[in-house]
Amino acid sequence: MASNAAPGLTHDWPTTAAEARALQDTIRKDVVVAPLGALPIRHVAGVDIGFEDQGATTRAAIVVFDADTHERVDEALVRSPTRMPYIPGLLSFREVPGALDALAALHVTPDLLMVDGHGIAHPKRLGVATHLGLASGLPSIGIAKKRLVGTHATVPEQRLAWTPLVERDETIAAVLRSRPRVNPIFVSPGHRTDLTNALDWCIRFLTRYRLPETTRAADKLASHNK
DNA sequence: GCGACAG
DNA sequence: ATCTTGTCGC
Repeated sequence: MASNAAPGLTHDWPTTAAEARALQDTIRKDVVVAPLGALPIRHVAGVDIGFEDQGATTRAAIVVFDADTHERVDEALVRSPTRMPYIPGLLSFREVPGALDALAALHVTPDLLMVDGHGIAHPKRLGVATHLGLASGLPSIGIAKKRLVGTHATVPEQRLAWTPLVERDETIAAVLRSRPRVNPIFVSPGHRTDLTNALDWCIRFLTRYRLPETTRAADKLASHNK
């Protein structure tokens, strides 16, 4: 098992791009893309990570919802020192440590994480949502606003229409029209979920906006506390 | 060699 | 991501 498998254990977190890339090749084998199955999902969390002080401080926001009633049951906003610069493909090493701190500050541990950013729709199938799932041990899905890798057909304008995002003959995400006439979002499995689960849970929390309520709530919690 | 490049 | 004002549109 990877040495960073438990929340908060980020003492040996990589600080350089070379270390991070080496670690990616080790932990990518531990990623599980499979249906949630019969696992009871009672609490779903929206996770959003941002930065302050020109990147020196990481700000992680998490809002936990009741999966059935969508009632807001818990939240956490935690600031911590940033360990890595932003490097395309290595975003998780910049964001996951802060997210783990916020996860540890919750009173209600969520059963599913909905993370801002890609899950397996990543060059090494290790986007921030996948990495956070792996590091926390929790099932996760990724919801991103922009493409990182892969190609896809034009998505029909009808709400909830979607086309597969493909790379190397592999479907890695669904490009979903969450709102008519608005740029689609990229929904991908993170860890311990599959594409169907990811689409399913994302759609359950969609209302009239481009992003699901989980993501919007975490986003607001963070920005309202600047 | 020339772009592209989550947050 | 973040730095930033007004502005077009439902």
